[in-house]
Amino acid sequence: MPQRTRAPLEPRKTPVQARSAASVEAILEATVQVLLDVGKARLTTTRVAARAGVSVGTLYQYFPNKSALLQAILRRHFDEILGAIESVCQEQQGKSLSQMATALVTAFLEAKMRNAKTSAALYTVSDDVDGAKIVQQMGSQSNKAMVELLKSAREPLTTDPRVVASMLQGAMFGVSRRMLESGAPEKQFEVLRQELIVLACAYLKACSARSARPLPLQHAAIAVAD
Amino acid sequence: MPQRTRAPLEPRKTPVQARSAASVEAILEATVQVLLDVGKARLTTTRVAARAGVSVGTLYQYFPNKSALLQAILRRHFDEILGAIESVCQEQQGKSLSQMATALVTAFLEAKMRNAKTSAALYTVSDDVDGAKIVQQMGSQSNKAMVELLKSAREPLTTDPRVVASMLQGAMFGVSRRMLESGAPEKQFEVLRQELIVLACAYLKACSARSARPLPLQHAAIAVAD
DNA sequence: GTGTTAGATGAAGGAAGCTTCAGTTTAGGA
DNA sequence: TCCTAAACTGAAGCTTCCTTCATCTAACAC
Repeated sequence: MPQRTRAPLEPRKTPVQARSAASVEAILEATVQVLLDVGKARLTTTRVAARAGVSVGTLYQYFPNKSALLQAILRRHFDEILGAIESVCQEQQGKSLSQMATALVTAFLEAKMRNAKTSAALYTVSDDVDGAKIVQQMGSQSNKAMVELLKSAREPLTTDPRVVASMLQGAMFGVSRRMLESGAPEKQFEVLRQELIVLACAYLKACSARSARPLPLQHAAIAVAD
Repeated sequence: MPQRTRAPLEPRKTPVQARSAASVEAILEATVQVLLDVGKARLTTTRVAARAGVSVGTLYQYFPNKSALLQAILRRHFDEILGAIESVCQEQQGKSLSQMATALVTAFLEAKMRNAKTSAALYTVSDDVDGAKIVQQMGSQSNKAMVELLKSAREPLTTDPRVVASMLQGAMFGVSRRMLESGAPEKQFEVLRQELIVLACAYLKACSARSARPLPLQHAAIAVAD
């Protein structure tokens, strides 16, 4: 019936009955919970299965190995964030740079902090699992969205929008990561949100106010091609 | 059930003879090399020992376990970067904000990129090993240095310097990390350095130009206490 | 009701690699 | 030179945990 592209990390079976879909969902959810409860080091497939209320065998029916399981929850998380970014980028087309900066930062942080604990826990996982690749894919996509947004701004940018988008992303990820890893995100949240907006606005203003400098810009355009 | 790491992270033996000091050095160096060669997943204590030209037993004479070994190379790397930050912060006392921003960004990136490959490889290790704690300690120290620097600036800041320092750090780390993980740092390096300077200058200018707003600042001061 | 397929089970196989320790070698002082 | 402590060795023990598969149960079609 369903003909999926058979990539290495795909589930072994494609769920056709209702119960199996439920199992998959339960397994993914259990993975996150176990990660939060006992940490990456003690996250075992058996433990995840137990938490999900299924047996290990069932787990291995839908995930070829432990790594694929972890990748799945990573993807899930980043898809959420990417979605948030992409929708603000849609909404804010044609607005002013400062409006864009505010909306972007707010949406990003909102998505990231909705489950702050989970976000932080996933950092610890991402390196085992080719997390870099997933993050990069996602970064590349969100870059595209941000470039489109920036090109539509009322004030024209004098810097390659790809560079600008990379910088904004770097700053947003960096600051939020620092906050998450510092342990007490709630307290700092509002201050850093405000400040990140100030930073983004100031930077974007600088990028639109600078006089055009043909050569360096040309360079930039080539260097940061995604 | 939980096999707790029992011993502190100190070496078991303190080297007293010359050859043992040489062994320790060789082991640390070998660890980095093995990490670069075969990656974290295939980095085993035996392999490290072999590369260092000693036996596993010798390795375990100076490092209580694998984790301590990895922590040691992490610390080494971050100490370098911290050193670079602290010395620019010394040098730049009393200068203008834009001079500070330029010097800070330049020194940070220079230190980080001197061994770009190693930096990137260490990211993959840091999560296994309480890397967060090490990074935080280091972040806290560099924050102090940056706060002192900012307080000495010719233009007075109207924002809590601790907040400003946190933001700058977040941005610098975030952007450089993105660059390192993107795989081709060399090409992007110069562009991103320039742009990071623009960003830092723009942000600092915004922080000195803003009219003082008593209440939010008070908040900030409390929230970001290290 | 009965046959067929999807889904679930979990004990056991097996690989991997960290860590130990009993024994050996080396360095340096007396 | 001889002795003692430091340094080194590496095979083997041990633990952990991933993954499989022969077997069983539930769902659906006719």
